[in-house]
Amino acid sequence: MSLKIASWNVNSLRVRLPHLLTWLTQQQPDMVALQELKMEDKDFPIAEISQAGYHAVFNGQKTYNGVALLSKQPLEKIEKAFPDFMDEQRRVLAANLADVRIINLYVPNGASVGSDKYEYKLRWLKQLRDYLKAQLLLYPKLIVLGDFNIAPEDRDVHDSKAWQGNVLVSEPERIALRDVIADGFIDSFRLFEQGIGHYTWWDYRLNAFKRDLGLRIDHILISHALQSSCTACYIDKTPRTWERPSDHAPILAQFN
DNA sequence: ATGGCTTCATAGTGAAGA
Repeated sequence: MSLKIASWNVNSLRVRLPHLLTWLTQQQPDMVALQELKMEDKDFPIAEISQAGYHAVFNGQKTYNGVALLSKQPLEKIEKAFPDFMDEQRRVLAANLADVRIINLYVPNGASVGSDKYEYKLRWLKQLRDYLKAQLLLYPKLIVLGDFNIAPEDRDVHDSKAWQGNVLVSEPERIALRDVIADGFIDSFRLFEQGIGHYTWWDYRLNAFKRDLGLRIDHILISHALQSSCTACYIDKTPRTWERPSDHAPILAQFN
């Protein structure tokens, strides 16, 4: 049995629905984690997604944030927040797909180092670590994917000197991500590719995509129990070339 | 150069994203 999964920050599902439907038809993933829906649950395009052949669960919010999981097979044991962490912002969506636990994340952006939003990002990442430790005990086969808003290392940044100390690359953020990974995960992309120049996000401004000025901030983490069955992880830059694109490209992983 | 581009919101001196 093979499994093809993906993560994509669509930056408004309302605007990007045509892109998503085209992409689903072309790629036929078994499961997709979406971030930044920017819509309430009542506006979720259930009919279109269903027409494309996918079940959907979603955790939406007006204007900001919002996450969804689309799957060809039904999803079970849905969870929409970290336990014991009061948060208005809809950034978490977990579900079981057969014997694999999937956790979809939209990690806070952090605005700028030292800001209130940055402190919130670090608090949120601490909650994430506690949550994932507990989830690993319940579900050894665990996939944690989404927009992490952290470039793990300098090789994940087009100009690490210019970005040094900035939000998305600052040391406290990187340490928080390293701590999460050290508790029992692998960055699946780095199982297959060690080089520089692989990005999932390019700023809308300054012609950043054409100049390939990007960051690798969207990730698919897998628990150790899944490592031997993971056969690929790659970024699909094609939708970033389309008219009126999301600023993020999808990242995919395959398992046998 | 605190800009630049896009989205959602409102009709702002805009806010937020990354």
